[in-house]
Amino acid sequence: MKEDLIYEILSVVEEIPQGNVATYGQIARLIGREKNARLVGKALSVAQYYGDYPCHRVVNHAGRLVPGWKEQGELLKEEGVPFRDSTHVDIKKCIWDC
DNA sequence: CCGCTGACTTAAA
DNA sequence: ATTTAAGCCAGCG
Repeated sequence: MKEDLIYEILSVVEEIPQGNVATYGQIARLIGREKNARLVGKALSVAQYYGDYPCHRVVNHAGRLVPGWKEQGELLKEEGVPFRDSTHVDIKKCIWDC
């Protein structure tokens, strides 16, 4: 079921240390679905519905924050994530080293 | 049932 | 450095 996918993704997202961020591709690779990065984003969108997860620590490969989300930047700042600008984080420095 | 869109990524030209 | 193409899955009209 797709819920299993949610579980795997959420498990990984939950493992992301504070002050770091992970990319969809990174997570997708960890869960064994390298090509399913899109599903990770989709799953995260429903992840909030499943429970409270740090989905704000997950950004795209460019470090671009989720479109249409205002608090994400603030949340990441609170965790000490370096920002390049209001909508992009310095993923180079805060990328989750797995 | 078909096709498009989307919190995506990587490789190649 | 920038643009194109392709790959994958789920939801919606």
